[in-house]
Amino acid sequence: MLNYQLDRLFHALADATRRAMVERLCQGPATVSELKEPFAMSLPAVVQHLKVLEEAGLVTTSKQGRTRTCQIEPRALREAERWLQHQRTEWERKLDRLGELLEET
Amino acid sequence: MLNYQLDRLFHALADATRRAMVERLCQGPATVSELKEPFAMSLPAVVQHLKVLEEAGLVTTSKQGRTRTCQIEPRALREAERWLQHQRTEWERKLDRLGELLEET
DNA sequence: ATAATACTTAAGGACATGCTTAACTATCAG
DNA sequence: CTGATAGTTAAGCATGTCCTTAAGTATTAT
Repeated sequence: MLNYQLDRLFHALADATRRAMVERLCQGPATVSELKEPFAMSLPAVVQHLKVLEEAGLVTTSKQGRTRTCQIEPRALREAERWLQHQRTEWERKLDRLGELLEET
Repeated sequence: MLNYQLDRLFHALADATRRAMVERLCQGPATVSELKEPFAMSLPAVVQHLKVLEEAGLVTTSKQGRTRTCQIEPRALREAERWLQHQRTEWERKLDRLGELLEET
């Protein structure tokens, strides 16, 4: 996975509106208007957020008739999780090595 | 945990330079100049990234003499991880319920 | 056919971000 | 004391982000 994908992923999650959309979509699919509903924001704004989520790979959409349905793409969430997990693990390993070193001396 | 903290956290991680700094610091503490070393970037730029990491709670620093030493703050990493984990879990629960529903019918 | 619905496209504006260079301060080494 | 080192402060600039309104298209309902 290239770094710029992580850029997009974390950038997408760095906005409270978009995180709320992700939370909503984790409960099940929704149309654009349904996604808009909790926000005091114009529809174009919502669609722009949606575009950011799609480009991050977090959401997929498909249009049927005049309504667009949005779905979460949990693999993307997992990639972000994995990067964080990896860093934490490295950190804990480092701590363990330090602990061993202290015991030896 | 307030949302704007997650904003800062994810925003801080949305930049490849800053993620590289986090990766470096997960291996152990470093001075500002050591952090700068891999990058073709001015020192002020590095310090600005560092400030973003500090405000996100990802890094703490302390100055001794003329050198500033930077350390990772793994709790912040874990908070981001937790949010992601929670969303994934909700999603998986949702899937399970859906599976049960399909078996019933 | 008409009107309402569900988006979509385009343009623009206020503010944030990620850099730069230049000039500065504080500390340590010789 | 002098100079090198480590970092800081300030200003400025190009570009990106997040929103808006206005005007459009395509689909569905009456």
